[in-house]
Amino acid sequence: MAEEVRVRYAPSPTGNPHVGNMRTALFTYLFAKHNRGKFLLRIEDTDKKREVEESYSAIYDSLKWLGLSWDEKVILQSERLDIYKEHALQLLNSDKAYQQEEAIFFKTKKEGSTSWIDLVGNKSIKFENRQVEDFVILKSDEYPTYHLASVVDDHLMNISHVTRGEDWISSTPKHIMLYESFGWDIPQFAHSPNILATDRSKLSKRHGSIGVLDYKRDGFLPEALINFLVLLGWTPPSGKEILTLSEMIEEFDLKDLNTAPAIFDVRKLEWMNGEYIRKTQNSKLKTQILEYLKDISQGKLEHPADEELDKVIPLVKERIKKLSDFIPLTDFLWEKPEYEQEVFEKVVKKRLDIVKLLKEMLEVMEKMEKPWKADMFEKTFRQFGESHGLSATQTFQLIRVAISGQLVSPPLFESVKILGEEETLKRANEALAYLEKSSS
RNA sequence: GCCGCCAUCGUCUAGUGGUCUAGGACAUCGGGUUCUCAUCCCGAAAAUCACGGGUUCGAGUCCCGUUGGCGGCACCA
Repeated sequence: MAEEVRVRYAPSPTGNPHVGNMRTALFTYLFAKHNRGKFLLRIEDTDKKREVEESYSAIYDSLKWLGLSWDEKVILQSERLDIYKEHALQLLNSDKAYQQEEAIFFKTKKEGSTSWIDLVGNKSIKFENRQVEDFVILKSDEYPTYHLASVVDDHLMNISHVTRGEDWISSTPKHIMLYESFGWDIPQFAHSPNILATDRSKLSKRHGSIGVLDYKRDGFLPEALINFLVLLGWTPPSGKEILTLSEMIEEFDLKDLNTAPAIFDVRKLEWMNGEYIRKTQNSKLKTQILEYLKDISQGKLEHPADEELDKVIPLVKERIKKLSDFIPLTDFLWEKPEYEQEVFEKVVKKRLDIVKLLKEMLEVMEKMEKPWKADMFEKTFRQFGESHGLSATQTFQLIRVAISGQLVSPPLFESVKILGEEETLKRANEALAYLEKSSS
């Protein structure tokens, strides 16, 4: 029976964790949880030149936002310098390493080959040892390199399976040689394929938002991002496309991972996010939208208020793919619309007709019994349209533009209801005034 | 250049030698519902399974080669 599964996510603090790294972290997390093991976090901050101070909190925030909690205290490599040095010295003293210009180099084996079974794809990967050159394990500033630090820590942390990106495949022989030199058990390795940008190149900053937190800011839900990422390279045996974290844990196995790199297509993410938004309870969606708006307005949010949101959410729920879509769709409700001649003309061709129609509509509205009822409103204006040679679409579009300035909005009657009779009349009047002015 | 990984619709993928004249999802296009936009429903187009050789009665599935993509070859991780 295998020992306890202990795995780790080991980012270096050089910026916001991007979706590729996070997907590897996700796979690692799922593997741990599926096997009732531990998921640990270690930050590899051994290169002070490349370090970005904010990345520490970005790493924590990203993991927390996605719901990937780690099980033990975070390990910071920068606090363990003496441990690495001690191990480097141990190799030096046993003639397995040598010093050159202040740095310590590891002597690699030059004969034979080194191989391992990679859990992703369950395949054997082999390197000829003569291809593996001696490499630095302790730099002249006494900081360890990745190779030494990760091997030492993985051993000391009792890591059972080393999961990381496939760009580490070529250095794995170095790591195996280190384990052997120390006389330690060699963990299992699993290298997951990369995520590529649409042009098949490695995902990088120039492709725009690639950090996990960028997606948060763009209005994506963590559940949707997770779900999208997990499907990049993995299909659950059940074939389900929409699944919760616990369903993923239930079904996950490293051996089912695809070996080919995947391209990140944001359009599918957007679809999935829409699916999640639609199945979210209104009350929960309310707090999510409110929090999102507060976040991006840095707390200076005036509208919508809590009770305004209650009315609006059912109207927008099926119309937004991202939380951020809420803004352009609803801001006319709390901000004065800006009118444009051309927008009106998209509904009715002649400007003079528009003025005339709007005037009459206004009269009808003023005479309508208050409070306005949706069905009354609809009936009245359907009749109005018929008697003026307008289609229902034209009629309602004209009203829509008059009260919102836009051709697209949530359903008209409900929007009018939220605005209220007074505000609706006021806007219709303003629209009319605008048109009369611009046509004179 | 050397070494390694990879290769099914535009994209994510199903497929583990015969049931594949290749299935699903996103995107695209067309239609229906409808006050706009969406949602929802129906339908279409889209992959000679990168190419070439084998093995086999039979290959998308196994083997070899080629091509292409990606990665590594730092006192970065």
